[in-house]
Parts: sequence; structure tokens; C-alpha cells
Amino acid sequence: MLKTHYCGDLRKEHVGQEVTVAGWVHRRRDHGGLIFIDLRDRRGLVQVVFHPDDAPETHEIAGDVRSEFVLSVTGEVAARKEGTENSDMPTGEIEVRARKLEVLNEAKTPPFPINEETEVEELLRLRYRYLDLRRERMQRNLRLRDKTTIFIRKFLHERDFTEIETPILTNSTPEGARDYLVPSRMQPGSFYALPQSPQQYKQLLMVAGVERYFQIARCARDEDLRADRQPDFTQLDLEMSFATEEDVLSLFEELFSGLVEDVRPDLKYVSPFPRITYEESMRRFGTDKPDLRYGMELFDISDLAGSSEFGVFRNAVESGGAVEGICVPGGTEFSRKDIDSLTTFVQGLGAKGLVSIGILGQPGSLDEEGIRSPVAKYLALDLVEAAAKRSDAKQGDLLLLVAGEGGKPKLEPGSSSRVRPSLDGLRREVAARLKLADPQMLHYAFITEFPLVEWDEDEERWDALHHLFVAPMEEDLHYFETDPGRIRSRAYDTICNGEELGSGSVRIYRREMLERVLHMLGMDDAEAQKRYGHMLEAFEYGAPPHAGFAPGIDRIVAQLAQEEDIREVIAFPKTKSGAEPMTGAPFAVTEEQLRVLGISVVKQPE
RNA sequence: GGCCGCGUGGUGUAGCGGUCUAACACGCCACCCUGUCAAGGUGGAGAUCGGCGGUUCGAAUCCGCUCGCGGUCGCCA
Repeated sequence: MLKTHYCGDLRKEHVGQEVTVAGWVHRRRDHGGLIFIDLRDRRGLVQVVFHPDDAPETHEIAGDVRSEFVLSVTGEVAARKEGTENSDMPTGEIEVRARKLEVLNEAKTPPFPINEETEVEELLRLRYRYLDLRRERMQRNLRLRDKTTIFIRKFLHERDFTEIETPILTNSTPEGARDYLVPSRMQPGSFYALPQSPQQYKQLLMVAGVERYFQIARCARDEDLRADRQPDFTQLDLEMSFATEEDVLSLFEELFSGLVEDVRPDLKYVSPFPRITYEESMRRFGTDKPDLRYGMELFDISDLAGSSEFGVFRNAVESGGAVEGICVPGGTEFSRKDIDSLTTFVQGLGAKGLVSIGILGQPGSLDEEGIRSPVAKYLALDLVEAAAKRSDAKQGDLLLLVAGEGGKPKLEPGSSSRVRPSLDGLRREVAARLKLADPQMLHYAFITEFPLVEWDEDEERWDALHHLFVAPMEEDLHYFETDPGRIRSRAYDTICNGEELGSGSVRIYRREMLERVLHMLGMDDAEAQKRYGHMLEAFEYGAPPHAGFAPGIDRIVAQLAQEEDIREVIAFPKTKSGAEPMTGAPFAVTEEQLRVLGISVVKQPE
């Protein structure tokens, strides 16, 4: 090695030793005579001093050194003089008195500061990702990610799981997200797909008798991106034979708890993890991934609003819609402008509007003076009292209500199916404005009993909500022919702080059941055989009951790192348009490359 | 694909119709400086305001289109 010690490791005990350290120039302080250089490596910073009297030539070289130069410095570790110690640095009690300095490489002035945590435009950071990753925050995140995967592997190996790799070049998934396709040269016109998840392989590993499998698996889905979605991402893929929901959920509760204690012992988490059914979650929070760090649960006054004088409410209910709301603690403090902006906000989510009712008086004995609302004159006092009671409103709280009409298309503003999504968004927005969520808290929970299928309006057929291999709940099997939308599945999600971390289920492991589901989704035998023949066949050879789970590593690490965006915990992420600004991917291929593959590119019509 | 936001020296921001010959901080360059640690001091270079078009006597500032980035809805089994 070109160094004997890491910069950040030097301490008082090294005083008197001659060491060679190597790293990057973090900062230089040139006093004309004395020169100080903070040298940085992966372990931290150490101050190097260049005395003109100690080594004049070395001192002279140090004068020409600039930020991010790569140096090798040999010298003696010395205790700092009385009064010049720096208690802010772990190495602050000592310094290296440079005897010899070698410039291993020079560096241009970086396009953004490496030595401080300034916000820099993300595109620029990605273009120079190798410099961005040199910064402390990114180094910390990369290490945290490493600690996370180390923990997971150790935890699962201790429980007798086997890590098994599955193919990167695989088959297209007929259902689900859009595939990334890879052309086959040897079979022109045929394509591989990158895995959206190793779902089928892991079930086949169960048939193979592995019993306990996991993989830290790379996956790819060609869909539009978000702060929590990258085109290629990593998930912890896991499957267990002879397991029930309880086995999987308790395993993951233990895993997540242990993980927090191992890598972020300074953060809090809830124990035990709440388990909430899908139906309950939708009713209480309007979403299947609620942020449980604060209250403001939804309340429903549809039953009362139907007889209201207020046309917006009455029409909503009479058309089969709903009137629901949340209660903002202390919300009467909101200004007219605050409420206007919240109205605009929910309209963006498909609500027709927002009705606000400030509770100025004491609930239970409200009079006209006791409520403040733009539509006060249409609202009967007993309706407001009832709403206040259901939401447990106190004096000073603000009720925010959204009404939606039934029978409208799902996405049309004012549709009843926009009520809960709007209130979910509103709840998050208000919580963010009032800072209701404890940033030190990781509020994990499990959501269970998802519906098995949902109606696809465009294709006019039932579609698997999760995927095809989710086992339906035994007691709902009779709905298969009568009311598929009511079939509950044995699927579950893990959520944390309002984000979905991953999902899983008890699987179908019998041919008949898979066929039954495929038929319900409108697939005939020939089609089923063509697409899922290998699964149907495998299930005929003694497939054991099994269940699995697949949480996203990127999201888990982002939360542990307290980052809002998974790009902050991915070494080389892509922009929203799927580009990778450093390498320039994706790129235009040559005619020759296309010819070999038997592909011709059609210009997109304008 | 829809909607919303942003795009000003190397970086982060200010300016939002004329006095902008574009300001501030950091960085950069030069000189001074032997105990600093976001060192200090003095001086200096550096942007025509993402691009195109329009409105106007006059545009960084207003409008349209476009590109890029981001957020969100659709989408993401």
C-alpha cells in the first residue's frame, strides 16, 4: 500500500510514529509561512502541517497544492500544541508534520464543492457522480447501504436461508409492468426480458425443495419514475415453504427491528408492528400506505350529508357518492390563504373542492358564532356537531371535507373514488405543514387482506391486483363466480412512514387454483398453457405450500439514511427520463449493431 | 400522456418591465501573512440571465413554443 495509516484513524497513541498517509486535499490554509492541509480519505480527515524550517522543499510543493489533489505525505505524528487542538475533529489532538510530500495526481477545480454539504443541482451531481460520491453524505449513505445488506444476509443465513441467484436475462412477464427487452442475436426477432422480480423462479425453487430462499435481486420495470422509483432497483426477494402469513410477517418484523437497532440505533421504531387490514386502512386513512406517525384519521358523514341543505353534499350522497373529511388539530389558525392553497392542492388530486369548517366554539354546544365556514349558511348545526363528534374535534380544530359523486368515471374530478385519495394527500400535506411526523421515528406496519383482483375499466376485465400467484382467502372462494371484487387475498405489504416498502403473499401452489384464477381473469386453457404452462406443470410435481415477501432495498435504506429520495442511496441512479447523465445511457446504437440483431428502428411519427 | 414548479458567473441564491454597464455569499486567480482548522487581509477575473420566437420605445423580468431537471396524477402484477 502507498500508505501506512488511514488519515481518519490517527490518534494520540500514534504520536512519535513516522507514518505515510494518502488521500485528497479537503482544504488548504496557507499562512505564507505555515501551511495546513486537511487530508481526507475514507476514514476521515487529518491535519498535515508544512513548516518551512522542517522541510523547505516540501513546504514549497505544498504551496502549489489545490483542492482535491491526491497526495502522499510522510511525516511524524505530533501532539498539537496546547491551545491548538480541535475538539470538533476526531483527529483534532494530533497532526502530521510533513517531511515528504508527493503529489500523486493533480485535480481540476471540481464543478461543485466536495468539502461542504451545499445543495447542488441534481443533474450536475449525476454528471459528475464520482465527485458527488466523494462527498461525506454520499459516502455515509453508501456505507449504510452496505451495512444494511450485510445485516440482512447475516440475519437470513442464521435462519438457514440460502441465497440463490436467478437469471438477469429471462422471459417477458405477460402481466404487470412494462418489460425492458433485450434482443436475442441467436434468435433474431426474439427477446429476453429483464426480471421485474424473480417471482416465478423463486416459486420454482420452492418446488425444487429449497424451502428457504432469498436473494438481493436486481429488477427492472419500464414505467414512469418517481422519487421512490428507479427503472432498475434492488429488492430483497424471499420465499419460504410450509409458511403462513404469520411466519413471514413475524420474520420481517424481527428483521426490520434488528436492522434499525444494528445500523441506526439512534432512531426509534414501533413494536410490535401494527397490522391493519386493507379495508380498515382505506377507511381510516384513505390509502393502503398510511403514515402512522400522526392521527388525523378520516371520518365519514355520508349517512348524514344526504339530508343536508347543502347541495354539494346532498348531490354527492344521492348519486351514491361520499362525504368524508379529516380534522386538523388547531387548524383554525390557518389563514384564508392557507385554506385556499389546500383547496387547490386537493383539486389537483381530483377533489371537486374543499369545505372547511373552523370549530371556534365548544363542540357539543356549538352555535352560529361557534363555526366558521364559507358555506356556513347551508350547514345545519347538528350536521357540524355530528361531524365534530365523529372526528373527535376540539375547540380550535378545523374540519376539512371532500364530497364526491358516485357513478362518475374513476378519474373525473368530483368522482366519489377521488374522495379518499384526495384526503390521503390532504392528510399528508397538512401533516407536512404542521410538522406532525416525528422524523426520528420509523413507524413500520403491515397491511393485510388485500383484494385479489380489481376491475380494469379500459380492458373491461378483472385484473390481478398484486400478481397471479397470490392465494385467495379460503372463506372468500365462493365469490369467484358471484363477485370477484370481494375476494380477499392472502397478500400483505410492509409500509413505513407512508411509503410502501414491499409486498408479499401466501402463494397458490396447486394447479387447479391457478387455473381457476387464470380463468377468472379471462384466460382460456390454451392461453394459460402458453403463458404459464411451466408453472402449472411444476405445481403437479409436489409443490409445497409456500409464501414470500419482497421489500425494496432502495426504499429501506433511504428511510434508514433519512433521505427523501432513493437516488441518494443508489451509487449511479438515473434521471426521471431514465437517462444516466454520466455515461450518457441510453445511447443510439449503430446500424451494424441493429443489423446483427435483425432489428430496424422506426422513426416515431410526430 | 395530463397538471404543477424550476432553469441567472464554477456553486448556491437575489433581481421579476427602464437606474441591470446584472447584485450577494462561497469558490477561483494574484499578492501579503509562521498555528490555522468555514484561517485572515488586499486586489482581480468570471454570467447577456436554458434555447427559439413574440409583445414593447425598452425584456433576465411579460406571452408562446421548445429543451432539460424535478414533483405529482395516470402508470408501477
